[in-house]
Amino acid sequence: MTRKEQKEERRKAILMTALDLFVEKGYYDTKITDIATAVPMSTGLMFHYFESKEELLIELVKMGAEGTKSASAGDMADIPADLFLKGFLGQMFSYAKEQPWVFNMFVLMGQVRRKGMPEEARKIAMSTGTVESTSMLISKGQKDGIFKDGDPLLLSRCFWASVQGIMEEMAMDRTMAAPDPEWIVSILRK
Amino acid sequence: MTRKEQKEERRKAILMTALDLFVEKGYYDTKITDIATAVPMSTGLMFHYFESKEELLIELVKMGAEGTKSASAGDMADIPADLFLKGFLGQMFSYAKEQPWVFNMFVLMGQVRRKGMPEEARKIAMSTGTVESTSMLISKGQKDGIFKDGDPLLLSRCFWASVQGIMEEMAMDRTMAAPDPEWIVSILRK
DNA sequence: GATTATATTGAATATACATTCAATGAAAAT
DNA sequence: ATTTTCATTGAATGTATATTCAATATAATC
Repeated sequence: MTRKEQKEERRKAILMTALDLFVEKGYYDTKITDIATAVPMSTGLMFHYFESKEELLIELVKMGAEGTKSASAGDMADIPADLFLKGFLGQMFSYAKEQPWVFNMFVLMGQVRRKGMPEEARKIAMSTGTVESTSMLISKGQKDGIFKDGDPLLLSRCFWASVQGIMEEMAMDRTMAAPDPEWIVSILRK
Repeated sequence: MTRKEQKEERRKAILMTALDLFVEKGYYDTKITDIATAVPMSTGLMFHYFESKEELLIELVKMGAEGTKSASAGDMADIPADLFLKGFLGQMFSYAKEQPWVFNMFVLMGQVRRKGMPEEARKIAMSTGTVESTSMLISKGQKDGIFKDGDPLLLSRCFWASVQGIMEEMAMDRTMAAPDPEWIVSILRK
């Protein structure tokens, strides 16, 4: 393995550790030292791999934004809107156990969108357009008569805010059972 | 007005300002100086009124816990569970404009429950038992055939997590329209 | 009006961390 | 084998910010 590959590996290890901790304790309460200890590695070495703590967060959020984009690309084309959303939630909830990093990434993206988070990371996290594209999906569902009437954008924001809230609850208590995706899709259903 | 009363007034002013800022920017990102500037008052004087920033948070959370207790006391007795919850949400959403502090307090209580927040405040915020008492309400609703089957406690956690998510969204964007409370109660409805 | 208690200020201090750095070890290139 | 490059460490530095403090103003009490 070349040095470059090694370095890439190590960077990934740091990123995954940081992701865990950011979701577990929040960005501000996670100290560089905490990440270094968990990796494990000396504090100073962290800065050999990442310019700063914020840079680390930005890289994570970029990964998250990338993932979100590719996920929402073509997939939602044909199947009914309610099934699509149920499928998405079901998968995300099962990731909570099987592939926590996917789940964590989702939770982090939501957290970084909040005021008070580093501005650059925040912008990237908000650039994914998830709410907007779901609102189109909701419009479609409304025409098909399966979703409630009401401003689709507002419905979409509420839907995702609920999802965010529930995923944070699950992140906080890993023993919590996953809810039935239908419960949350009910928000939209007529 | 006696000095004691004056002091009490001033403390309240500080508490309300801090509440605004904690919800607006988050606890850690709100500096004592920010609060002092907003009140306004000198930074040093803050410590004449409150021992520490954490003490300030604790006092807020105590107020919130107190309010929660009295709100949930007798009120929920007779009316159907769904109406009770809809009424609660409707009121909370309208407070977002009319009496922001009530709304903010609710949002803060949710935020403080998260890991990484000061431990003492967190304990108090978690002691309110809202989730538990709502789960009883949900059991009742299930018996009456208006709510979904499923673990009432889990339903309650999901319900409140959704509410929390939506309220944080509203707190983040004060121009956001309030959702129809029925949307959220739909999570529970059969 | 003099004295005492409280409110207020802004600068000084303490602390917690992010970040830098000089030194050392290990691997790669020559 | 020597040199060069990169990895690694732990201690030093810098910075942000909570907290303290000495000094001053204002209000209450006598």
